[in-house]
Amino acid sequence: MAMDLVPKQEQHNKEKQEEEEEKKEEAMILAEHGGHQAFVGHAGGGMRRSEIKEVDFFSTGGARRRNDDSEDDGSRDEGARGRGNTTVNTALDLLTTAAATTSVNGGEGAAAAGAASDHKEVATVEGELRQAGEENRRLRRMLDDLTRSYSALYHQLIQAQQQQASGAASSMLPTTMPAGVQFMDPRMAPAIRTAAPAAAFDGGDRGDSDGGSGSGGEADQNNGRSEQQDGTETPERGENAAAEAPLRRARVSVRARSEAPMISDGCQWRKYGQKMAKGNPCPRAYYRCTMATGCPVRKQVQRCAEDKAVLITTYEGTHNHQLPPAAAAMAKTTSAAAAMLLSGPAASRDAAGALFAGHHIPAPAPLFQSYPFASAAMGATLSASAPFPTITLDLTHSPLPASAAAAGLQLQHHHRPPAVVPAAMPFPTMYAGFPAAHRPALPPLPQPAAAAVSPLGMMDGRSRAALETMTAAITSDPNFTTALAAALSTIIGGGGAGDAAAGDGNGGGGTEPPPATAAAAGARETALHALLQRLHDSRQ
DNA sequence: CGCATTTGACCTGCGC
DNA sequence: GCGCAGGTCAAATGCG
Repeated sequence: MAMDLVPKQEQHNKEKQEEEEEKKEEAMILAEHGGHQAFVGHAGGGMRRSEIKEVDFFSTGGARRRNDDSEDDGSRDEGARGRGNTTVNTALDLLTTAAATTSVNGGEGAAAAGAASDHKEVATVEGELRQAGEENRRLRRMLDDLTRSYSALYHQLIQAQQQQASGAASSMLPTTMPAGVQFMDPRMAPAIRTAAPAAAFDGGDRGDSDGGSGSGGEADQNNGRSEQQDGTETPERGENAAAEAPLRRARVSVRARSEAPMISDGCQWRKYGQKMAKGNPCPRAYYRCTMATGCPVRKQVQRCAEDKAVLITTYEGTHNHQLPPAAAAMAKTTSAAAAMLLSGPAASRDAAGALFAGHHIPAPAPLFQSYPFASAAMGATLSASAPFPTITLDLTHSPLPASAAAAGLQLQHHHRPPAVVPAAMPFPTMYAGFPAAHRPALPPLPQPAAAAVSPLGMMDGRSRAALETMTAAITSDPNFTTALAAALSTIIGGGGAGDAAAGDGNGGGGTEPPPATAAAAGARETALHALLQRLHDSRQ
């Protein structure tokens, strides 16, 4: 019996070894295709990684997402592994012991019966193990197929784009540019290239550069201003200055209906200025985060010129302190959006923002570019109002065409007013929650081509995981959830309460809405996810 | 008195 | 160089 078991254990170990190798291979695949590998904690060099760090200002969420990815790519596979290993190991150990005992005791009847039973159990376990192994391989094949499909599609996109852009668009960045080296603002590139370890948006990072005075703002200059306020300069601040600069300048604008003067996002803010902005009768208020001394995060609050019921809150920078859960949720959401923006293909270097802070900013007409990366689970508007790239999460959406709405899962690419097309285009959510730099540098995509691609249909496991992450981030915040739920209900059911609810949800202002219970949040998340899933399925 | 807000001045970048 | 606009500073003011 022991003789039988030994080879089996060897076999098991061999399988285990194979699984380890498979794990490694999977990691490599992910590294090649998804760019996920350097998500957190990797200190590798190279521009791609640099950018990864740059955008990794929600590392916590990122880490979680990473896990989600694993689970998604092979959740059952992982689970099977775990179960298989544990069970088999235990069984084998026990059997080994039993066998030894049997041998020592000279084969008592009871022991023999037990051994027979154990043998049966081993057989069962082996069967399970084989099944797990097969499933593992099957999942791996699926993953390979997906990655292959993605690569093929990606190359097609590149080719299509190159053909389209061959005539003009000399200003576009090369589509062969590796992910993570394309920036909205060329000035960002140097800073990001020398990026220090990422600053986590929701705590643990070292927000440093302050400045952001709107001037081309070199990091050290910004830092200098920050030092004026802080009075001190820590080495970390100096080191991270370059890394922080782009994050500081990447902006996330949230549009929500609210009567309150300011949405409540869980943070403490101090107003430090107010200014009349051109083209908007409503003043723009400037706030600075006061939850920690020297926190570089600022936000601008302004009412939309077109619709005064819409409050536009623009966040800039990363917190250098821990955040309360509600604020962390918001931070995750906005940082994910900012990450999306920062890693956006070349983007916004030329793409200009028509919509920022609720007013139009006249500027030279840019090339129209659309980018096939995702939006959050809400209308997301990319813009690059000079000199800051900005992404707007619009929670005030009115009903959208079913095809485009996708429950708000569309990315609107607004461009400066002179640009003819204020395109609202559905596009893949597949990268929505991804750490920015881990997405492949998808090329600017001509709109027809973009429209031809089924966004959600392209979703693979990681995309789903990303979506889940975004969903979780959004739904974990009562304010956002309410607004989002309202938006979704408006879109899907044509319900009239959407806007009002959104306004209420976001218009915390002085009166914070009662915190949602975990169960309620979970239910919302589940519902939202089910909805997204349904939309996804319907698109396939 | 301490803290937050207000508000005019100032700085910087950009376009003409 | 000048004017404009965005952004920030800091003294003045208000409030609990």
